[in-house]
Amino acid sequence: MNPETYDFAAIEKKWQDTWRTEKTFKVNADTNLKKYYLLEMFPYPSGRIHMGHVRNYTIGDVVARFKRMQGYNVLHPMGWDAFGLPAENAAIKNNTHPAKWTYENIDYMRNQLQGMGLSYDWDRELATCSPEYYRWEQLFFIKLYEKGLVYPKVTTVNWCETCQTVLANEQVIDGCCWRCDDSVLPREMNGWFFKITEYAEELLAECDNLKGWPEKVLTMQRNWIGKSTGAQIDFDIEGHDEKLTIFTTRPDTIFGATFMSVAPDHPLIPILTQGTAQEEKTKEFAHATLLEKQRQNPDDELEKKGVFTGSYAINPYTGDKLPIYAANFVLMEYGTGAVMAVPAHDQRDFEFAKKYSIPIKVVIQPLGEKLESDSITEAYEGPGNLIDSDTFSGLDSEQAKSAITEYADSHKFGKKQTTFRLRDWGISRQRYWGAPIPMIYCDACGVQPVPEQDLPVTLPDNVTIEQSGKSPLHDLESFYKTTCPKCGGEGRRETDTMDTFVESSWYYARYSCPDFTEGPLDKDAVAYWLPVDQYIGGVEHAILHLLYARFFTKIMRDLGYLTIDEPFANLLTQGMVIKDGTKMSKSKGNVVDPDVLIKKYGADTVRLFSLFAAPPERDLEWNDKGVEGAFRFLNRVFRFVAENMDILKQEKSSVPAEMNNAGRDLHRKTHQTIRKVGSDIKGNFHFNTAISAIMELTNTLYNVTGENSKEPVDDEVISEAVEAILTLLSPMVPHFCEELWQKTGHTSLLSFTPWPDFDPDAAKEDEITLVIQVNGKVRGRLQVEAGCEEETLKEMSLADEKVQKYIGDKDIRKIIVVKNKLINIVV
RNA sequence: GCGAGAGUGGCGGAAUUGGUAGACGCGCUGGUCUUAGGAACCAGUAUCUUACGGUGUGUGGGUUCGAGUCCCUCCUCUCGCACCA
Repeated sequence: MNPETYDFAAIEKKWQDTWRTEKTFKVNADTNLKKYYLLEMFPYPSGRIHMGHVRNYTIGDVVARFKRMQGYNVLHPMGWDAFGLPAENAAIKNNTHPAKWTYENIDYMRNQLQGMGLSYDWDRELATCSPEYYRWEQLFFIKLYEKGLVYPKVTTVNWCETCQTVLANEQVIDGCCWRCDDSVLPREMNGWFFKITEYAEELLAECDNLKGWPEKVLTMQRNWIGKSTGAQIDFDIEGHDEKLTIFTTRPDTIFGATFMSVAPDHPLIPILTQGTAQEEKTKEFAHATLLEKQRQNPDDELEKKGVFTGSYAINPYTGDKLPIYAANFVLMEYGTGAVMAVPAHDQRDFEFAKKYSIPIKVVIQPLGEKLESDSITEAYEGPGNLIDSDTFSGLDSEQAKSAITEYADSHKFGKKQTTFRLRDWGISRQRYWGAPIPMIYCDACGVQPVPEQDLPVTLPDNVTIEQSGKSPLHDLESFYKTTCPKCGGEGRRETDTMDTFVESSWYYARYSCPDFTEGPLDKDAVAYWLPVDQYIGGVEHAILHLLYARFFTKIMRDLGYLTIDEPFANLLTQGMVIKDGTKMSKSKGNVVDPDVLIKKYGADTVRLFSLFAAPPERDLEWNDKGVEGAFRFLNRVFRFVAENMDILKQEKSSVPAEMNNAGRDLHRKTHQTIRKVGSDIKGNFHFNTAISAIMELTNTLYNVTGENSKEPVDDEVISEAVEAILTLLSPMVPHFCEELWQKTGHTSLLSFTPWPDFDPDAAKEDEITLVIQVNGKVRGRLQVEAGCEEETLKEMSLADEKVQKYIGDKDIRKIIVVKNKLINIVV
């Protein structure tokens, strides 16, 4: 027995130190080498890493190491999504400064990540809160402003009077502030917007080209963008010069319109109701609706309500007078904020019409049915043929859509129209810990961008974050007081900061040249490294982050910094880490601390288990006993190597041409394992099955060399198997393998050793178990040589005793032979 | 409600193109060694049956020589969107 045991702590420290001091994983652009850019979503420096990070970064590291062994020049960077609200909350709670808190967290977490043995090029590390980073973001902002892709707009926001701050929707709980519990009020506020809608069409169309993305994510993006085609039609308003413009996807139903609904905050309402008895009523209604929407639980549907504005619109096709209602289910943000209501063919309109006793008129008849206006119990929203629609009667709905739209177009009261659900991206945040928006307000010249040479507008650090949560920038004269770049007069800086999603929208590109000082991106570096070949992160970012990053890529392209259209060629969305069937959370008390595990078992074991327990895209159920199993396996491999050190340390030579059975079995298994591990990683990143294959090889190794083995196996075959195990396992448990690689006499790093090829001849089975079925049921088995003749197989199976029993005296109808697998006798 | 995905032992999970269901691991049972072992190793472990054999991949049907896999019905769960005109 060899007394040496697996001292993971010493091994891991040794290799981590080596990798760090030697900068083993530092890379440079080299056009002679094929590149591979592997990126995991960078973390918010919240304080400590959690199991989700462990899983995400382990998966990424395996791929990075695998690609490196395949000879790629691998860019694998790490950094920090360092701006954000938690830093401000922590600053209040601990009476510290957001910057101090953030940078301390970064230091701590960097240590944790290094303790996992992740193969990053740490020279490319970046933190988005540093002016060297966000200055380029400010430059983008100005350039986009000049192109008209950034604009200011007044919108309604959630305002907490006590905290003097704007709240995001998710910070409003039951209509109250999450921090102080006071009620939240709507308030009009000026904010800056990125014109992402300008790119809606391209963002949608490119979804079809993202072959390396999960269909689920693409579906979510498509839905989010929400393109719908239809028509925009102007309705005259009785007694007014203004027109009421609506958007509809069902122009074919226009002859069935019996009223109009508009959003409670539609700009025409005050004009329509001015001086009438309805004026107060609609105002009240608008206010009540707004409050109700804020308070309502998003799960339950709001009852449809409305109030008559007192005015009528004229249907341009029929001349009918249609009462205009303000309705709570019509959204000002979508379309034109006004719709024609066709109760017979729209469920919402149907419910509304029933409630307020408005007529219902069927104009679409589905095939083989007859709908009656007075007897239908719900709207019919499907296709059909038009009735009671003047000259359009008889057309089917599809034909009618274009015919009716064309009519509107030629008579100048409407046109074909495409509407998107996607809205422009509001990026103003009334917060301190973010990138300052580089704009200046001047009473004489209006709003002016900060001149390029004055960038960056740095975030002042001589501030205290107040309990209220109010941004100190608003009152910090030394920050906001400035001169107007145009007239030189007194100016006031914008004191809002940018949404932190802006930083994470382009960090992937900056990694290619993190120290570049001439501009945001170095053209050569970007040309070599981009796009990201494989991006890995949680599915919770399927919409916002990924959509913004795609948008930013197109913006940077159109500003001339890039030539790619899409940032991430392949996307892997890994599942959550759960325990006891639910997400880990402090309140449930089921949180597993990676530090504790690493201390107890070592990083390699933790990595191994998180890869083994489930395929990456699925949720991973954490199991402490399972971790022990992973640890046991590594010990098993370690012990074999230690016990056979004299064999393994010998000068390497190739396997002998003639082998005994045990040797051939091991040799075959070795090559089958190489084949399987390679294809499992390449195919779907199914590390769990790759690991199980390596476990099988290890079991075989013990079996053929153990006490029960009948014949001794050649040293070369054992060496070959052990080398295969170490090589195949090395992307997953790098310290462990590197150490044993060195111990067995190798002088070069395993990390850069070429990934092994398998020998197809060696992997081929020479004897197979043929299954004999009678009427589809397994009745016998035969050991035969691979590639045996069909006729011989048939004869052999029919001769089988057990098979004979089942055939008896029945007629043999058919015999099906599946090569090297089975034979089915049908009687 | 709409959209997407998933239902396999006690558990996590395996099963090219339809071709031996349950690989690998956890747990459990028995054993070996040991002062002891919650260490290590060996054997077993879907289920019913004494056995022969039967039954089994959420439900019910279908296609097929053969279905976890393909088609239809229903059920359950997860995720996303949710008055988007």
